[in-house]
Amino acid sequence: MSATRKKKTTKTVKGDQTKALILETALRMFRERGYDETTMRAIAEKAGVSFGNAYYYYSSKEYLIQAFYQRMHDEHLAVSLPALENTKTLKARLLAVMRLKIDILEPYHQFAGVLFKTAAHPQSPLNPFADESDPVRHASIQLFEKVIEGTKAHIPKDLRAELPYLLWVYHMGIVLFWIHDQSPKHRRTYRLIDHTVDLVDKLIHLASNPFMRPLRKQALRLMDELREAAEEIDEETERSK
Amino acid sequence: MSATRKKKTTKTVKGDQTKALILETALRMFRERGYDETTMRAIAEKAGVSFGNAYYYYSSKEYLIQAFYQRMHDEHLAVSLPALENTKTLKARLLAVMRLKIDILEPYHQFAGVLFKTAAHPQSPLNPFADESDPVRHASIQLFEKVIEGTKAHIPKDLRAELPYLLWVYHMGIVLFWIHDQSPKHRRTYRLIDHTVDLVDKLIHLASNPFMRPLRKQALRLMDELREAAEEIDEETERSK
DNA sequence: GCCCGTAGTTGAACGTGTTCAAATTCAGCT
DNA sequence: AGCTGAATTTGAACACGTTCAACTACGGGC
Repeated sequence: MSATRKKKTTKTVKGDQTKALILETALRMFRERGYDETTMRAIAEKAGVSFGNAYYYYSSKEYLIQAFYQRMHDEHLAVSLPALENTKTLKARLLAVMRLKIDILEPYHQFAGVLFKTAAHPQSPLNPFADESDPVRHASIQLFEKVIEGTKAHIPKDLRAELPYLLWVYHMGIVLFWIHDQSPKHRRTYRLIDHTVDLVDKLIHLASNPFMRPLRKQALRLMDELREAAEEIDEETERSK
Repeated sequence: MSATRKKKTTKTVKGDQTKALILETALRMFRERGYDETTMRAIAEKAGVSFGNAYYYYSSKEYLIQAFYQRMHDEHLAVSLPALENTKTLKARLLAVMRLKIDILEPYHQFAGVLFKTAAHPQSPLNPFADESDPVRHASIQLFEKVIEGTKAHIPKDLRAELPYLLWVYHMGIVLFWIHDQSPKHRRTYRLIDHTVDLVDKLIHLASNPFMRPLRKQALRLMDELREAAEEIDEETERSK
């Protein structure tokens, strides 16, 4: 199913089925009614299990969001890879991947609001910088590696190494915007993607200019520091479990 | 007390006192125990009022955070203005203001985690892009206007107009980092401020270069779009009340 | 001094997410 | 078949944020 599945929490086939059933029911209800309006009791009832049972597989309501992340990334990857086959320039590749991301998220717009509510919380296991969501984030960054790999753009090594992560952060920013975007069909977000992809493309080329080397080095050193700090947060989150 | 106080919700002196008492008690308990660990019942008990009473003044627990924003900005402003008196360069001024911000927030580090949890939620009245927190945000941006005003740095008009807002966003990013920063005395955050202020300063000068005009114009047009979208969010939030 | 309406105050009641001890099911073994 | 322990399932119980109908306090007009 997914290349990034975590180690199993179930021991029997029946357990697998129940876990899957609960997730499917939950996601459907999140999509239809929203997160807050979907109670754990209602999920269990619709799924035909006792509500305590849901806690056996998802130790809190938030963990259902974790499963949602995974699902969204799986689907995004599945549509992105074919799209990248026929696209060669960095700009076009990034544009395609970004648009597809929003396409995939579309049905969950209302629900998605809670993502950043919980995701931004340092102590939350859903914090995208924290350890437990690591597999999903890592897989997500890998997709941006593929976006870059497939191009012949002349990018200095130092920048090329950090670029996937930078693009992932950029992509998180766009998703944040989309969450707030109430325009019809989220046209505004697609327009923002068009404009920012253009800008990002230009910035990458600007930063690749030898003239920019000192400033680029400084900015990349900064990125290193940020990442170093993020890793300590991981450890902190790990410790307090 | 503050130049940015909203229209009053109390009508009598006694009401004012009760409201203030609840806020002081709440902030003290948030500081000492954290947000989630401080229940509305406990706040009311410590304050010597019935717990239902707290809801008369703060229509939800989240509204206490709103009051917290206000308080923090008031204090930040109070220490920043004197500091700016003796500082002339843009870089030094920005550095001072940023450091003071973290100094002010210091006692609330544990509590601050929930800020972004709630603040990032689109439907939340605490969303810093939403209407109700407008006075605080506006006042906060004004502070960055002052940071720029007091310098002789040569900055093009178009950039100068957007810069306060950009610096405010930058400052939000630093606060987000600080929230996650577990290093002793949050040295890492102060180091990050040192490095990023230097970088921001350089970027401002780079962007002010005539050579950069087209790219700068494009980036600023983007900012306009973002702001336009933010205003619609305001209206949306307003409507759904 | 009395009345009235508004501001302020109270706590029972509700629905929620979560915990947990107990009950049930099931696979593998004898 | 019968047994055993682990995996799974159950729902009562808890603490919390929030709502609300009822209550009290009080200031101003007569």
